Amino acid sequence: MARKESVTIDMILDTSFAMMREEGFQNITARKVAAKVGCSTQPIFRVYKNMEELWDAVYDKAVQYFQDYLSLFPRTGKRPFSNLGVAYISFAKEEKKLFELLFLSGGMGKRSMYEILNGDNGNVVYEINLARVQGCEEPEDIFNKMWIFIHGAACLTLTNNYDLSNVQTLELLEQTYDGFTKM
Amino acid sequence: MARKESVTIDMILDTSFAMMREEGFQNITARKVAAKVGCSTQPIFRVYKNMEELWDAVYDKAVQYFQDYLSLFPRTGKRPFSNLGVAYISFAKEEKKLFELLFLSGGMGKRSMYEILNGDNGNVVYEINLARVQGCEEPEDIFNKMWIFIHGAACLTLTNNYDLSNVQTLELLEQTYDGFTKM
DNA sequence: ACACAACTATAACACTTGTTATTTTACAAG
DNA sequence: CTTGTAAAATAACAAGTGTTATAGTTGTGT
Repeated sequence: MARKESVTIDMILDTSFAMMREEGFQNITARKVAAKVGCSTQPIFRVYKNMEELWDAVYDKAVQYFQDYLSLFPRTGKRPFSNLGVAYISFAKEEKKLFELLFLSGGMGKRSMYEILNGDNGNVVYEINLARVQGCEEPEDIFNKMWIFIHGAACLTLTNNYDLSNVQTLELLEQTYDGFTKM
Repeated sequence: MARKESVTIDMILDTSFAMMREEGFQNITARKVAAKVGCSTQPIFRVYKNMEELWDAVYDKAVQYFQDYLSLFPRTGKRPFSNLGVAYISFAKEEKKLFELLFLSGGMGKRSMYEILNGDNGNVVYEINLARVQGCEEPEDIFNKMWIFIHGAACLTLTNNYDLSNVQTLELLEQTYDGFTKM
């Protein structure tokens, strides 16, 4: 009874997300997305009410992508917070634009840093419990300090002021954890 | 022999810098600056070849502003790096847009983080020597770690994930320094 | 007083943005 | 095959950008 759709919502969202990873937020414009998808701007506004709705969808996809990244990241460290930290810093290094979107652009983020980080798996809660089990007396306090350090390393990677391998980072974080707990 | 200028370079630069502090980089457009100065866009292009030259001037002014901020900041701590750190974090809290410009937007910055930080006073060199004098064995290494922590706290303030007073920050940094040196 | 040159304002150009109106296209039911 | 309808393409609008061309204004040396 009608024409068959040739541009799906996935084509638009996936393309937008790919552009987000590579070129950052400011390049996700209606015409640029359309050009990359290979269509006019019209299908975008059929699927999304306006560009803001598309941006929100890209943001949500970025959150999911980050949480999957965390889940799949190899856990080689033994100390609390170290695996989470190495994964976070590695994410900042390999996905600079996504990191910026999720953890640095205060305006955009609908979800708090803690919410994104903790995720469905309760990553933060898990690590804090791990610390408590290992005899850490004030694990929340240690987490706060560790997170300042971890976030600092992640942010420094964005401006090329931190460049350690994951192995080196792990060692650094475990040293730092020991320093904080003996403090 | 000719008309007297009614719009000076200082009026343009000072207005642009004020807009940078309040509204951020993306709002320093020719027309917006002109409107705030109370003139047309023409005087801007008399004084600056193009907008990029104005942006560069604003950036340079921001560097100077930051270094003055550091110089004038009260030094109440005794440990190495703590005064520098408190001032840096305080700057991030009170001058979010400038902090972003100088230390977070990798693209724009012509000068490295170390260059800006060290400045004409040799702030970093001074602190490292202070640490050495106080018996710290590897002061450069401690500085690197401290700076990760300090930069982390500063970046967390931008997204409202860190909100301590300067006094509390000083205590935290001195604790952290002790932790790192005993590590 | 006049003329010249520097400064400023106005207007325009070319481009990009989000969004919408209009037209064309394609597909499936009758 | 015709027809209706949804999808897509084209084109346009309004707003905003840097930049420049043109015109007007103003102050000073002659």
